[in-house]
Amino acid sequence: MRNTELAEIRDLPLFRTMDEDNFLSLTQAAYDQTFPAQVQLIEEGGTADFLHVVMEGSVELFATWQGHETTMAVVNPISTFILAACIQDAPYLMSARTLGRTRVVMVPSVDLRTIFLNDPNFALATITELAACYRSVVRHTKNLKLRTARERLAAYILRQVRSRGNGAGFTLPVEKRLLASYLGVTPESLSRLMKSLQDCGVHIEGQRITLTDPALLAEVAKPDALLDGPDPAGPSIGLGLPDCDLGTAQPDARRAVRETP
Amino acid sequence: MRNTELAEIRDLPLFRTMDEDNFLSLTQAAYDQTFPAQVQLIEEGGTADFLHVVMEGSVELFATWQGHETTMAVVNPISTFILAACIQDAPYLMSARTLGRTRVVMVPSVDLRTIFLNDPNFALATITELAACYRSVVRHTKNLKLRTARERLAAYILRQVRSRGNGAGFTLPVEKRLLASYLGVTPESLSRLMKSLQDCGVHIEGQRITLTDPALLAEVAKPDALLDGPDPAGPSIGLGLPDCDLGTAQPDARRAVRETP
DNA sequence: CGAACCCTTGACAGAAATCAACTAAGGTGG
DNA sequence: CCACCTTAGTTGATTTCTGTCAAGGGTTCG
Repeated sequence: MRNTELAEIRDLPLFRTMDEDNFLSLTQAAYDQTFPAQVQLIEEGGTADFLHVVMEGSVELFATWQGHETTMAVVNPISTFILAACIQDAPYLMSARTLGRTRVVMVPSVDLRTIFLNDPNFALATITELAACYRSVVRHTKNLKLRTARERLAAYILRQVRSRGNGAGFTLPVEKRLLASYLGVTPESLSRLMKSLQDCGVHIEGQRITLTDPALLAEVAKPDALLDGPDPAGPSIGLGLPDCDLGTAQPDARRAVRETP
Repeated sequence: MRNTELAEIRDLPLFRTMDEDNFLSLTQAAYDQTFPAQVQLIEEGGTADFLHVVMEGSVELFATWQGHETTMAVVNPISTFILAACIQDAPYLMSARTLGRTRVVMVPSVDLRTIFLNDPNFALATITELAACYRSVVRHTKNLKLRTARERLAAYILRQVRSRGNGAGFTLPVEKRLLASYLGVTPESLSRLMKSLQDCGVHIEGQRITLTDPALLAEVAKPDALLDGPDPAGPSIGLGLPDCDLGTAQPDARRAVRETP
C-alpha cells in the first residue's frame, strides 16, 4: 500500500492512537483495492477474514432472507465496517456491495485479538467505535418501531438538511429505491410518501429536495436527539464516527446489471 | 457488597479475565440493590453514571417517543446492560425498568476508560461483549425489516422452544403485551396472530404454549441462523453473552400500578 | 367486593404491500 | 447518430395487513 493511503487510515479514530509498530504490522498484510459499482464485497453468513475500510466511494450494508432484501446502512469514507464480525470471528450478519466506484482497504482480521491485548490504546479505540456502531443500530431500530413510515422519511430529510449546515435543500445521496429499503418501505410507498410531504413544504425534483418550511416538516418528524442523533458538533465536520445513516454517498453510482432476486 | 455477589460478578465473561486489583477497585464503589417490580432504573436521555448488572429477576429495556413506547430487549441474569452508554459517556438511548423483583449491581462508570488502558484483558472482554450486543440488535432489526409480524412470532416461539432443549412447549417468560411490543405489534394484533398460528400446530393456554408440529411452524418462520442466532451450543447452558431476546425472565412479575402514557 | 389490569374479540379505518402499466433517462449497439 | 433496451421512478387499482376504538371476561390485589 502507498504511504498516502496509510496516512489516511492512520488518521482514523480507530487507528489514530495505536502503537506505530502494531499499526505497521497490521497494515503490512493489508491491501488496497478499487471496485466498480454494484460489486458484492461480502456475503452474509461468510466468515470474517478482513476488516474493511472504505476510502472512496460508498458501500451498502444489506441483509437478505427468503428472497427479501433490506438495506441496513451505507458506509461512507472514511469508515470501517463489519468490525463486530471480525472480533467475534463469527459469520457476517450483513452483506456488502459497492454503490459507486469504491476503494476499499482490507485488513486481515486474524490477529486483531492479540493486538488488543498488546495495545491498550487500540483496544480503547475499538471499544469506542463499537459503542458508536451499537448506538447507531439502536437508533435505527427505534426509528423503525416508534415512527411511522412518513415520520421516518420526514426525519431523514431533516437529518440530511441539518447535517449539511441547514441549507435550503440537498440532493439525495443514494437512489430512492435504496432509501426506501433503508426506511423499511417499498419504492412505491416512498414515492407516495414523498408526494404526501409536499404539503409540508417539501419540493422534490428528481434527486433534488428543497424545503420551504422546515418547521412544518419538523412538526411531522418531531426530531429527537435520541432517535436522530445529536446535533452535529462543528460546522458540518464529520466526527469520524461511522456514518451509518445514509449520509454522503455519491449519487452518481454507475449503473450495473443487477441480478433480479 | 457481599463476597458471594462479588464472586458471581467476577464469573461474568466481562469480568472473568480482568486483573484482580482492577476488579476490586471497580467493585469497591459498586453497590447492590434490590427493587420491586415496575421500578424505572434508567430514564432515556439521562447520563450514564453506572454500569448495571442484573443478578436476579429481569429488566426491560424500552424506548419512548412522543408518548409511544416499545420494548427493545429484556435482560436476564447474569448480564450487564447500558455498557455502550457508559463507555461513550453519552445519554442513554433506552430506559430500563424492573419486571419482577430484581437485584441489580451498579458499578460507577466514571473510570472505565482508565481501566481499559491498564487492563488489556478487561478491554478485550468489553470488546467481545459489545460486539455481541451489536450483533444482537442487528438481528432484531433484520427481524423487523425482513419478516412479517406473523413470521416474527413464529420465529420467536421456535427460538424459545429451541433454547429450552426442544421440548414440546414452554410458558411465556413475559407478559403478552410486552412480547407484542418487542415484536413490534399491538397487543390486539399479537392476540390475533397467536390465534392464526393455531393452524400451524400452536396451542395457547394462558401463558403456556405447546407445539404439536414444530416442522409446520418452521415453514412459517423459516428459521435462519443469521436472524435467530446460532443453535445453542451445549444443552441449554447460557453462553454468558447478553441475553437480549426475551429469554428466561420470571413470568411471575408482581403487578404494580403503571402510569398510562 | 371493587378497582385495576391483562387479555380477547369484534367492527372499522388507515397504512402499506402488491400487481400492473406507464414515463423518462441513460447506456448500448448497430 | 439513432433505435433499442434496460432500469428507476411514478401512478393507479386492489388486497392484505395492522392499528384504533370499543366492549367484555377473567384475574389479582387491596
